[in-house]
This record gives sequence, structure tokens and C-alpha cells, in this order.
Amino acid sequence: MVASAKAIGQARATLADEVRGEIERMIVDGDLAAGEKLNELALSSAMGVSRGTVREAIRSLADSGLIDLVANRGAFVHETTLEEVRNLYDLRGAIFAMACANSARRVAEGTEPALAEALEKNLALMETSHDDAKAYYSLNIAFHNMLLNGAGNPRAKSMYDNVVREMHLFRRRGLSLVTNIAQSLEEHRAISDAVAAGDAEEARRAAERHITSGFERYIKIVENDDAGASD
Amino acid sequence: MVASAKAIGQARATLADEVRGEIERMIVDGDLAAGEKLNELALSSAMGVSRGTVREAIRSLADSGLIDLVANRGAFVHETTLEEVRNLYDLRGAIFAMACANSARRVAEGTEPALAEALEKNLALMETSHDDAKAYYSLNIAFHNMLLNGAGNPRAKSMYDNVVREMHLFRRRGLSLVTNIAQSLEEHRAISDAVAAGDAEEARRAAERHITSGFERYIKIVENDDAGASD
DNA sequence: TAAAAGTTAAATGTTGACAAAATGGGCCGG
DNA sequence: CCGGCCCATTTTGTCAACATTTAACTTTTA
Repeated sequence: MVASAKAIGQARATLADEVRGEIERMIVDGDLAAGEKLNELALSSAMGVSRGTVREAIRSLADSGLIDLVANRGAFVHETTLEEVRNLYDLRGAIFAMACANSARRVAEGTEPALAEALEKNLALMETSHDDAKAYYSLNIAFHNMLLNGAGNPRAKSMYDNVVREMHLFRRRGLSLVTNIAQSLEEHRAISDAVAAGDAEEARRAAERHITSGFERYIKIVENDDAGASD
Repeated sequence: MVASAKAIGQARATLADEVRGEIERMIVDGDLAAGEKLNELALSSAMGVSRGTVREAIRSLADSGLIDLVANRGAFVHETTLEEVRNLYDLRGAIFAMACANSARRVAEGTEPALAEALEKNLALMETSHDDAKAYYSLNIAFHNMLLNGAGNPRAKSMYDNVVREMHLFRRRGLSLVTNIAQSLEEHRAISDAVAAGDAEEARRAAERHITSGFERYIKIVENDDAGASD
């Protein structure tokens, strides 16, 4: 496993880091269900490392929101409630809106000369891949990443990533967070235009609208899902 | 130490948690300078626990922004740059503005029946303690906490606290983040009024103004400090 | 029968020892 | 006098064993 992980190319420096990445993957992929307990011994023997190493990995993951730690009882995969998803959307919207406003500001002052064009290119690709959900998914992530990176605030980006990752833990992981491609595309265009124009305030508003309406669409689907099939 | 900590009342469940709290305190209080290395052996012998326990505490602190981890080299107290302070202010403003907007919303819908009155009371106390910087400091923190809690978003509160704590690491810790009591008080009133009126959008604007103008005042002092005394 | 106490097994918390890597200083060659 | 190599020491990374706590099961008793 050590070898394979390194072969993949991540080149993690320490064993514990590698274990951390593996546990993270297991949670995100759903190999470990929400609410499930992380058994240190089982994990350590499964991965061929000592318990201490697994412990370290778990501790380093605890603050990310993916894991809940209970003293003398162990670590559990965090169970994200609908109420929390709402809060996470709020947080995500706040951070994303701030990032878009700053991206616009930086475009206006020439700090991000390549951003406007990159956004435009992303939008063009999205329009052509209108029906290919998988391609759209990647492009969507890329779009948001560009704006987070364009804000020049790495801490904001890492917080944003944590929040988005945690949202995926809610119930049916498969439930796409992108629900109405046409509308989403339109909102992306509004953001892109405002950023390209260097209009920070409009960029902020457009970004907030995008996240808010995304949440509303998401909620609608979840409610339909509840009414329909149970699993 | 175990006994004393428990006697104080924190009642921490595990030793590592206790050590974590102690290290955190050392960093925040400045016992450990920015950029300084955390020597596991030294810490463990100083606190009378094993190295493994210290390691665990350090790992659990790493994601909070107070500590930088470098593989095979160790843990270092994060050195916050002025550029980072700017980014942290942006983040803080975004989260605080969102929280104030949601507090206003919840006041409007009756979810937070006590909030408006509590804010008003805080403002009144602030006006009387106009010259007592120490009292003002506590009231200021309380004011912000009320709004963060009023938003009903615990994750946002914890992120906010992390951000604020990290800001204190910048250079002269003593440098107060509250710089112009009269103006700050005025801004607080604007926020409080908007929240009491249930006007989410105005609350958001007022909150953002408050953080932004706080940053501008802070920057001015830092620049003066640079020009004046070297230490 | 059911609740409570006692017992046993399993998991977490904590430690000290060993292995590997990095830092620092002295030595050698240029 | 300077720069690079090598070795000793320090420090971090990893592990296996011991201690403590929790959870589950059994037995006892009202």
C-alpha cells in the first residue's frame, strides 16, 4: 500500500499522512458510512500500519468536519443533518461571494490578468458539454476553483473545500449538487461578467444568488426524494 | 497537572486534549513566539506526559491555523504575515456579515426572541464603559459572539473564532484589534438596529462595513508602528 | 420476569523503545 | 580562507506493549 500510494504520485512524506488521505478517501467515497465508527485496530491491520499511526491520522482529520471525536469512545464519521447542510450552504455562499468580489477587485487592478479569459473559456466549454453531466461536473468545480484562487486567499479556498466536502456527506452521496444545468450556467455567466468587468459588488451579489438558488434546487430534490423512494 | 486542570473545572476527558489546550494557550499568550519550533521532547518533559501524547495534541491543533506541520522537521508556530491578516479580515468579514444577516432573519421570524434586547443591553454597557478599555474589550467580544450564536450556525462560529484567534498571532500581539471605540460603537449600533428591525440585507452591509473599517484602522496603526518604534 | 450488580471481552488512552531522517560541527581538500 | 563531505547528535517517525475505560454478557435477586 505504501508503494502503491507513492506510485500513484502523491508522494506523501509520512505514513500517517498517507493513512489520513486513505481514511479521507474512504469517507468521501462512502466506504465508511455516516455515523460509522472508525475502529483503530481494524484500520491499522487493514492498512498494515500500527495503531498509533492510525490514531495520528484520525486526530489530524478531526477538525475538518468529517470526523467526530468522542473521548474514550472513539472516532465516528460525521453524520451531516439537513439543518447542517443549510448552515454549510450559508457558509459556502459567504466565502464564495467574498472570493468573487475579491477576484473582481483583482481583475480591476490587474492582479489577475488571465482570470477573465479563463472563466470565459470555461463557460464556452460548459455550453458545448450541456448534456454530458460528468464533463459538466468537472467544469463546474473548475469554475469555482478559479474564482477561489483568483481571490488570492488560500485560507478561504481551504475552508471552502472543507465545507463542500462535508456537504457531500449528507445522506445519498450520489445526489448531485448541480441540479439545473441551464440555470446554473446562466448564473455562472453573471458571475463571470461581473468579475471580468471588475465590479466587486455585483460579483458578490451574483455569487450569493448562485449558491442560494443552488441550495433551493437541492432542497427541492431532497424533499422529492423523501416523498418518493425510501432508498 | 491533571488534578489542577480538572480542579479549574475544564474537566477535559483525555490527557492529549489537556495538552492541546495548554499548547494553544502558550501560543495565544505568546509563551511560544511566532515561527518558533515546538520540540516534542521538551514539551512532553515540561508537561510530564509522553511524547506520543504531545504528538497527538500537536496533530489535532495543526488544522486550526495556529501551527504549521513540516514532515520530518516538526511543528512550528504559524507566522502570520500582514498579507494573511488581510485575508483573515476578509474571511472574518464574510462570515460575520452572513451571521448578522441570518441573525436579523431569525429575529424577524421570531426564532431569536432575546437577541435584540441583549444587543441593546450590550450597547448600553459599552456607552458607560467608554474609557475602560478592558471592559470594552470583553463587551466587544460578547457583542460579536451574540450575533454569531444568533445565526444558529455553530460551524460558522467555530470558523470565526479560529480566524480571530489566528489574527492575534500577527506581530505585536498586544496591538489591540479594537482601535477607535467611538466609531466602533457607532458601527455596533447600526448592526444592532438592523438586526432588531429584522433587516437582513442592511445587517449584512453594516457588519461588513464594521469589519472593513476595523481593518483599515488596524492597518493604519501597524504602519505607524512600523515607522515609529522598532520593537 | 425484569432490573441491577458483577464479570468479561474489546476498544481506546498512554507510554517507552527502536528506526530513520535532519541538523550541526569538524575535518579534509582546494 | 572557503566550500563540500562525513560523522555524531538531536529530533521526528513508527511501533508494540501496558493501563484504563467502555460495552456487552451473565448472573443474581426482588
